[in-house]
Amino acid sequence: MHKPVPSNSLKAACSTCNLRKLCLPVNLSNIEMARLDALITRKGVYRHGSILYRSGDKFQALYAIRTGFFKTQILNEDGREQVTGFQMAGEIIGMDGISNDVHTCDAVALEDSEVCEIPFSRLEDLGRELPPLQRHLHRILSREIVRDQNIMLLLGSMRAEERLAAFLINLSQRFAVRGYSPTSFQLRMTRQEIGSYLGLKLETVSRALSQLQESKLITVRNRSLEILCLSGLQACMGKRTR
Amino acid sequence: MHKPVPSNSLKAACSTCNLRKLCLPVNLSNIEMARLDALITRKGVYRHGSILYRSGDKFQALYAIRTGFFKTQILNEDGREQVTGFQMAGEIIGMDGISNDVHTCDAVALEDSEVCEIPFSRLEDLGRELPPLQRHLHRILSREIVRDQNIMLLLGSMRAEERLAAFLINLSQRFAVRGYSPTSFQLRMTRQEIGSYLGLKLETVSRALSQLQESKLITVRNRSLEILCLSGLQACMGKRTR
DNA sequence: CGCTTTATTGATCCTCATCAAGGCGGGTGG
DNA sequence: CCACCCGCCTTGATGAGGATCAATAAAGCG
Repeated sequence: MHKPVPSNSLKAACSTCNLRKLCLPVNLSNIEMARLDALITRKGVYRHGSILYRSGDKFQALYAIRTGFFKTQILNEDGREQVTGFQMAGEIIGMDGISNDVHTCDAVALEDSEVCEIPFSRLEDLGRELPPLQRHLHRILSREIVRDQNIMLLLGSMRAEERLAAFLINLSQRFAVRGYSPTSFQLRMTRQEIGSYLGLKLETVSRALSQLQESKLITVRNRSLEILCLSGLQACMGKRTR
Repeated sequence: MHKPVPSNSLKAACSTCNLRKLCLPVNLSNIEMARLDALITRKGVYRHGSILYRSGDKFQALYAIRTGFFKTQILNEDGREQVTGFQMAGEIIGMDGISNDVHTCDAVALEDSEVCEIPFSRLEDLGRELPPLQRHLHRILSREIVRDQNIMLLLGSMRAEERLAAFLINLSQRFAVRGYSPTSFQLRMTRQEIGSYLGLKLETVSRALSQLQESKLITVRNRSLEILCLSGLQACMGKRTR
């Protein structure tokens, strides 16, 4: 679709943004932090629809999202896709590639986004010198495992409306951490993509959103979403048939 | 339920078993391997039904399964469980705990099992000295991420019979790697547990198994399972409604 | 040997997928 | 600037797959 726009500055890209706080809340001295910064380069801007990496690409680096929004998806043999996650500024993607040095999913920009590249073998090298950095990498990897297992819980045991509620609460919390409104935000993805992520069809997503609106828990119009009653959403997420 | 039986020998437990080959196919010298072995202690025998760790327990170590079979499960607030995985000899569990130093799931023995304990901070220490070990740890963590994402694909887009087929194929491959028959084995878990793992009810699991048997792809009687036609199972797994 | 747990199978119901039609909106070209 | 088009979304009607409820059988265990 679009080509990434190369960045002019290729070094020390991340020390001035909120990236460090979000991705790397590590106790490091200034000198140590500078060494970490030296690893990280701006990879450039990815326009809406462009691809950061594809399944099958050789794995060489993790990517930190500086600004913007991505989705990751697996394509199965029959050509259908499963969205495995939505990633926003301050999150790290590409960890699937470590296991076999090959990426196992696609990462696609859902809006114009800036990305920093962290060469993985150099990160490992530095991790050996800086224990807090090493520890932090392990936490990030583990956090991804926990996240995925919670989605398994969602997919395995929740009904459509509960899944939507859980999804919106999760988005809300992540926006809040980044200083954005937790109650009013834009959805960056289509109903189809939400559906793929939640194991539902787009019509079901649309209906569930309408129903949450009917219940006065949210208002939704196209991609604009407002949460009217967070506790109501949480209750909705928790409710089971029995 | 049952208490773990303490082991007499608490050191150098793993150098003589097939654990190293399966968990730790790392290029290390004998001396280096000895240092790794020195970390690892036999934690003992866990009887069928006993708990290796529970959600909320402080995280301190990874566990390598020497022999036996475990399940891991998340308990959600309403008390219902989602099985997140089945682990067999040579696999590592406990990685969910790294992110916040607290385990987020329960690990329960599905048969009498022997477990080795790998204190995590000491493993990190040693990883800093032995790059191949560090790299291997990262691969293990990443492999868990990839595994979980494939389950998301299964839960999000497959129908009951396909899920069962995928599950059986996966078990078959893992038994094969361990030198057991890939076509004839015992299921170590109940229909209920399979169902929880696959996002289905136990009756649906039972029916799907009966149907696979009807199609001459497997024979199943209680926990004994035989795969009659692997390629047929694979075809079954791949088929979609459209 | 009797009790409890686990598994199978049938009948019915409900949720969500599917199919279909129409509306809204944003972008493009005349 | 407007008309048109295409992608995205909503809503309705219908049907299928799996959940639920129920009864029975079989197996494991004390």
